[in-house]
Amino acid sequence: MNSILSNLKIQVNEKIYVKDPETSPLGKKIIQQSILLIDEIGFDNFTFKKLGEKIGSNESSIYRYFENKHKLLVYLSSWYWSWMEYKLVFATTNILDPSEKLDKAITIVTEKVTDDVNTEHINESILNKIIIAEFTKTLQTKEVDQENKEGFFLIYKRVINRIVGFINEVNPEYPFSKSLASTIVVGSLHQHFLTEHLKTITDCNEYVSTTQFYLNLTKNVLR
Amino acid sequence: MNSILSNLKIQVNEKIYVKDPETSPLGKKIIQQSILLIDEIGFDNFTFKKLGEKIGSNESSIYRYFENKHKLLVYLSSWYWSWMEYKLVFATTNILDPSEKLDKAITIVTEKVTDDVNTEHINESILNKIIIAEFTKTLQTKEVDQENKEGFFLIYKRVINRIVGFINEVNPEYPFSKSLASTIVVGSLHQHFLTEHLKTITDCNEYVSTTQFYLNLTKNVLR
DNA sequence: GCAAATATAATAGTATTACTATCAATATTG
DNA sequence: CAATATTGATAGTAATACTATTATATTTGC
Repeated sequence: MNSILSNLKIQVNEKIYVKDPETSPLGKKIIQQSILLIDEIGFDNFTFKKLGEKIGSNESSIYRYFENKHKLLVYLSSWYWSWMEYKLVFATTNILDPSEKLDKAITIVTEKVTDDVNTEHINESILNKIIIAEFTKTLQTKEVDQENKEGFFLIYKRVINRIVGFINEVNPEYPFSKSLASTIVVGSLHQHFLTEHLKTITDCNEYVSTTQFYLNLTKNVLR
Repeated sequence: MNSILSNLKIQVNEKIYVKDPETSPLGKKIIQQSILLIDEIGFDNFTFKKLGEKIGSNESSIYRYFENKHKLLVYLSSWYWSWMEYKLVFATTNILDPSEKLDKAITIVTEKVTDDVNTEHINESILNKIIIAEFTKTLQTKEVDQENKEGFFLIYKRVINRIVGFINEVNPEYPFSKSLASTIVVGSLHQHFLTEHLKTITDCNEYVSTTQFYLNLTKNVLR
């Protein structure tokens, strides 16, 4: 996968940002350091002022890239799901057996992420931690319908729908492929969260992975 | 169920509030109206000042009941899960067949809620909407480990563990009962959210219920 | 290599949020 | 009816979430 993705330029919806952060060194620094800072202090405590201090830039400069911190989180999420889509596509291309393809896909989306060295300014492993801890906050706002209309969540929905396609190939009769796919994707984030913080209500841990749980579940449901 | 619960006094962890809102008319008004206001404007836009205006009380009076709005949301969630636990217990008591008991339990926790007339100041149907839209925010903070230690999420975990018990009765060999139970409970909230806001990635709608999806899934997984 | 255009930094300012403190007024209770 | 507790009103602080303006760099196009 390394060489294939070495020129990876992830596209996110233009409406999410004021100015594309990929087009300047400051923009890239904003992305890189916001990931580290959100991981460090949490999204609720994160402010553009603190980010400005961290990167030695002025608050007002950050506002020229993102309207507010919510949009920045939507950007990071879109980037993450876009990157995940690449991984999904490359891992499943040329695999003919539907079950094997679905298993690969489930493994990709439920696995704990390690850093992808091909993107210099983004640490995917830490971004994955942010997605686990904060992703639902991008959806759970009063503006969700408006933002959905504007296409803020298109990439995320595309990831789900790719998995829906794989599920349908394995079992075209199964009537809940969309709900199963969304359950796997968002549910695995939650299981990772529980493994980290509420260990008593999950079976997933360092020995039994979230991936094993969802592979087993899916196999049984589609059989 | 009506008569059994008519004197229902839900207990929540004392550390969640400064002063028990159940002990005064103002406290009850805070609970009642905060549910309506959070539903109306969303938790992110909700402030004690706005709540004060709504109930004709001073902001500072509300602070005598809750330290901040996060704790109020934790209180509302605890109340909800405690009420849910009552419903679970009464719906499953005296049912001997493990599968039937599990089905009842899944139905209770995944169903859309209608108002319970036995609690005068709380509209459970609207509270359910808040839980669907905001529950994960009670967990997804930097303070989750500390608050978990203080027992803020005990009732929620108890609900999950009751379902774990039912799952184990149906199939003692199944190795992921905790993950399955937490997936059902938090996943069904998410499916309700998708039905409302991102319809293209769920199969649940007015004709096919979230409950049907989880009953089918559980049956297949434990068979 | 320089002028024009663009990006960034610095500063200031506003409205709102998230509280805390104090004291007066009102209700409750023993 | 006095003591106690509760609520309301007011004021105040620090932080947040921005917007606007102007100065200073940096980039680019010729």
